[in-house]
Amino acid sequence: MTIPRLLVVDDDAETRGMLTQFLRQNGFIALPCDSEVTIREQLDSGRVDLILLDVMLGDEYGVDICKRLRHEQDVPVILVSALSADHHRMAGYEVGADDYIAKPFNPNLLLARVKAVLHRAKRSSSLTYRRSISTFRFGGWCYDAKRDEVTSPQGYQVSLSRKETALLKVFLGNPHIPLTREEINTALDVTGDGQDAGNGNPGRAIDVLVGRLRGKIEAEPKIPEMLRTQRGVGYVFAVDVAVEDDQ
Amino acid sequence: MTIPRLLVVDDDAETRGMLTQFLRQNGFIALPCDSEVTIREQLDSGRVDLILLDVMLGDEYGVDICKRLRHEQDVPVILVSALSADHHRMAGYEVGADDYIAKPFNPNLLLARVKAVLHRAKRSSSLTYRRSISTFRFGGWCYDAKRDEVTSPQGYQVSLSRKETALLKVFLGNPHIPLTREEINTALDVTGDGQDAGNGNPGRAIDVLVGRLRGKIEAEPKIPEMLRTQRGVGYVFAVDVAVEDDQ
DNA sequence: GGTGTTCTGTTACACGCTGTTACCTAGGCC
DNA sequence: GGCCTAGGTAACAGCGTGTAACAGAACACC
Repeated sequence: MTIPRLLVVDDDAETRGMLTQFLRQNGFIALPCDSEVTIREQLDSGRVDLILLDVMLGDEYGVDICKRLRHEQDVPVILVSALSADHHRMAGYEVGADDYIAKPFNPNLLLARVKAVLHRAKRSSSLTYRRSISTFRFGGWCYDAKRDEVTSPQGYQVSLSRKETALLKVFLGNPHIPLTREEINTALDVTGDGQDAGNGNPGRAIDVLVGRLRGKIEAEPKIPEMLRTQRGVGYVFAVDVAVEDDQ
Repeated sequence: MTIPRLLVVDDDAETRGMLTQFLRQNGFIALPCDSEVTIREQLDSGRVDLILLDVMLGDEYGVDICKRLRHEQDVPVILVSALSADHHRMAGYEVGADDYIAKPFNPNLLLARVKAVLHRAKRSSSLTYRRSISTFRFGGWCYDAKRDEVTSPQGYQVSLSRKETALLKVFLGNPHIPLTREEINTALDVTGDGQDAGNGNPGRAIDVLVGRLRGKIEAEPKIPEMLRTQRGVGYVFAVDVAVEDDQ
């Protein structure tokens, strides 16, 4: 069994990053690309099971890229676009796209379609799909992404709420990188296992959430070792994170 | 290559006629149907490559029919509907539709999608149509769709009520996909073998039903492993499902 | 028909999760 | 030191979910 490898092609770094992270947290290997050149590099350097392709890629039309790719290979392609007019959809299907999603899309819908396309592809190849499966180790702690279980260095289990888990995931995905409250908030909206994009940017919810997580995974919550505050900036996860994929 | 044979299913004679004619003019063999009965006649009397299925078929829901067909055979289905809201699309994909087109549609778009679906089907044509699905395996459990029997990992049988069975089927058909209560409700109205045309969307029936199913198939119902809650969203069936066909 | 059983939806209550608020402390600057 | 601002956190309120209890519906059986 193999974890599906997806290319996320978008020239906007923010969208690309969010999509990549979202897909990773849902059990896929997501490889960000920003141009046809990088797509080809990825295709040459290993198996790719699906391409999520933005229709507007700088001056280039994703549709054209899709067409060229289709002429050469048989990788499924989902086109993502801000254009939902019928003739755009049509152009997409005609060049052989497997699906077409209009922005802004419901993350769960995206996920459902990605799985649907992979499932169809699976029928016709040996590719088998397997869900997320990684373990994160950090400072003696362990987070099992499959079971959503957090284990302390002493071996006892800690139960985190959904939001706390989501927050932890965000930090695990960005060790040593200072994150602003706004970034965390955005990441949580996407990560939060799916509910609607949250409120704009409210009060001190993140502060409180960080406090609660500290209370559960810091030996001495008052003197945090891992979830460090960066005054005037936000928070950093100041620990190395090791990721284990169990194939 | 042979000419693709399509079923055009719509209870409105005018729409049906126009669609049929249009498809014929574009090189397909189009066979008009107006009910599930006529669909089955066609399926029994020869090869069918694709079904274009109207979602509102008199009192019947096309989704319902699609689901039943999917349980028995593997003919690609495109749902055609006046309902374009996301959750309707999701419901369509959930019952295994290959695509979903909202009315009013551009005929050329329809054509493009028909071709796309046929193209995909061709890729995976090694698989035989009209296979019947008989057994689902999930997390050590086993559901025999033919006998409607559920067997635990330890081998003892568990008897589920009709509604519980229907709910289980919905989850088995949508592993790892978060389903809202509304989606589940729709699917149940459709699945539930009987055709209660479905109450609006009442109280907490789904919650209670999920609780009851948990009580029967979860080792530790209080800490569900399979039927997971997604707060603010609904429920997910968080287990891989293996489907075994016996022709 | 009557009776008992099973199934299913509703209701009410408890509880945990999450965001807000208010107040306090810590850090930085003069 | 005094002042100001950012961050920590306790307390609270609102909401979503789990579930026991109940009641009506459906069904089987006599």
